[in-house]
Amino acid sequence: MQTIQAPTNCPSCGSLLEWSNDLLYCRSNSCVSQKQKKIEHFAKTLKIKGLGPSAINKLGLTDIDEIYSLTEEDISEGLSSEKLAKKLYAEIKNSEAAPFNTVLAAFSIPLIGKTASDKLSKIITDITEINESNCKAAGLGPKATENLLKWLHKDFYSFYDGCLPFDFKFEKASLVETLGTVCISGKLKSYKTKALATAALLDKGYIVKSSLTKDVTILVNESGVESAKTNQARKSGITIIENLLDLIGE
DNA sequence: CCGGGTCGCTATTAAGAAGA
DNA sequence: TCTTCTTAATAGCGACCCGG
Repeated sequence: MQTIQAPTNCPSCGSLLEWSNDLLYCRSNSCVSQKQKKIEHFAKTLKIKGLGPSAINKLGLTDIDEIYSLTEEDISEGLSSEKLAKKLYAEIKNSEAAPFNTVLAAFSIPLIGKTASDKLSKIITDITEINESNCKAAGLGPKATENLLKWLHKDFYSFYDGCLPFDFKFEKASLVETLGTVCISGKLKSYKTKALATAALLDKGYIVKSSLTKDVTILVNESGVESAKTNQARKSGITIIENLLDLIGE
């Protein structure tokens, strides 16, 4: 058996690494690898298809705002492909219309993802209204709030503001009354995957949970298996249905 | 402190495009 | 056409935040 030495410095930028919960982190804020990962995450969250690690590298992107100053020719040259360039350019332009709920979740702010952004969108209408009391009202905890405010002042106002094409307005949560909260147990017959079924349910106005939380009102069990979820649902008097399509109505 | 839930990371599989 | 490169989509899981 050979002992393995943990690295002490970041393989990318060379700065000193820091242990946190058995994981090593590079805390340098000028680390190129980190910035590339952030761009990746940004592209993925905003569904800019075609902008993966390799493309980011070839295009020489070092920060998020640079995505939006690229011309189709720049991309074509960098990727040496007109076909990919055309697609990617369209994806980038398309992403500019994203509501701020999605955009905010794309910045890699710790604890600020899709759900946190959605919570905020119920309280405030645009980025200028982000402050401590509104975060609290939206149901964000102290850590999440701290991270968000830090980002807002350090990164947004002192850097990104003015060089990104978004309108920074939250999309108001849909006013549709929720029909119910659904949890799916076991394999489905009506849909190939749970993800597809979830999307269909959300589209119809249902809320979908992956576990049987107390706000679940309908349990879908198409397999007939008496799963733990099924048992518990029976106990708590939750409606159990055997065909998901009854909810969708198609 | 505990249970529920979200976030972020990873592995896996599939699919599209380029290059030989 | 076959292979290789790159990205997409998704599920599983651990960490830990949030609220009671």
